[in-house]
Amino acid sequence: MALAHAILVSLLDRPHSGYEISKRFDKTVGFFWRARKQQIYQELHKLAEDGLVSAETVEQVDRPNRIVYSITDDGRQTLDDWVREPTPYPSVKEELLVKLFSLGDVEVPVLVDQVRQRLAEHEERLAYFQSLMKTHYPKPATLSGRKLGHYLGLRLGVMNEESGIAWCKEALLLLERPKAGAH
Amino acid sequence: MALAHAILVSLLDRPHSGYEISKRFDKTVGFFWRARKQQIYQELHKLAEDGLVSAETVEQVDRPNRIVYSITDDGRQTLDDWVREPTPYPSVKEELLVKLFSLGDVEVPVLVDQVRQRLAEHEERLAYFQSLMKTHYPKPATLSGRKLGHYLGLRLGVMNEESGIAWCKEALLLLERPKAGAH
DNA sequence: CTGCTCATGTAATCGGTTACATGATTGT
DNA sequence: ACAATCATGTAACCGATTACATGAGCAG
Repeated sequence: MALAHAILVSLLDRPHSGYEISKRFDKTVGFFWRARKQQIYQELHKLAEDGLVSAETVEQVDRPNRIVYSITDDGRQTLDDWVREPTPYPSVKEELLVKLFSLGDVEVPVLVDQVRQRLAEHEERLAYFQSLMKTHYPKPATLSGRKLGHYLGLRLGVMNEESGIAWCKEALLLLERPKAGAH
Repeated sequence: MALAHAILVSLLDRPHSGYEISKRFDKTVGFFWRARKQQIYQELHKLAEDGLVSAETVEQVDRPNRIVYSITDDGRQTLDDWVREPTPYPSVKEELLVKLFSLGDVEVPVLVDQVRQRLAEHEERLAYFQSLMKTHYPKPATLSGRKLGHYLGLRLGVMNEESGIAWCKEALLLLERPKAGAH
């Protein structure tokens, strides 16, 4: 279990449809836990079967009906138990690292391009996180509850991007440095 | 494809058996790309079928035979093509973040414990990376080729752990702060 | 008339984890 | 005696991705 819990957490605030959860994921939690909409729909079915969420169809005119899910007491209990379990260290799949390990058999400029691309992505994400920071959390000193959790998530995002940027710059310096011993 | 490439990169240096690759993964690449030994054995079979590696059985007395794999020209070409492809942003699955998003419904001390645990893990990994750094790369200024790639991998590890540690400390300060408005 | 948003799903496949299976040698 | 290391694998399952499928309304 894992995505199940992320969905349950989303429902703590208020009920949501699968579509809404999917959209929310893209903008907030999705930066730390990616999930496709198909997976969210399927997971919601499972959660409903297990009685951790309850479903209610909301009829709509001129557009498809929505199925709105709410967390149940069982769901709340499941979440609470899960939060107390030890948290596994996040699993990393960093292809760029694997590519760097091939240095020597692949020309340096190819890898320089890859690092530059990554740097641009980090900077874009950092800018996005910082804009969220400004609009939603101008003064973090007064936060509490759910809001504080969201703020800390954003802070982790900012700090990760910053350290990624620092690494890219260092890597570029070393990769683009004229070869030692070249005349 | 992804693990396949990580294995091919491992074979650039010299031929290895599945067992050796598995051990190597645990100590080096595995910090950035985890894989179980079963998966490595199976992937090696696939790679051999596709002609990207060649297998040779080495008979041994008093212990099981080894199957030693070497990268083929086709394998090298496949790797080279892959390195040139755009690198996807690493997929993150950070459960701790999801747990923090439940703040307000779960008691703060539970999450404080989780963050403390994470901090300890970061510090352990950082110490390990730094010890590798000292023994293998005392002066990075003179590195080139494969060695430089490995060094940069280690640097990314160090920097990630450092930023993780900084985040944990900040999070603990905010979580343990006496509640605003409490008398 | 093209593409976007809203809204839900099924099916096939791939990648990864867990469990199961074997067996000799070396070190404590 | 017991655990660890060396050395290889199969089978079942679960989780995630990709492809396929539908269909109305609205903005440019």
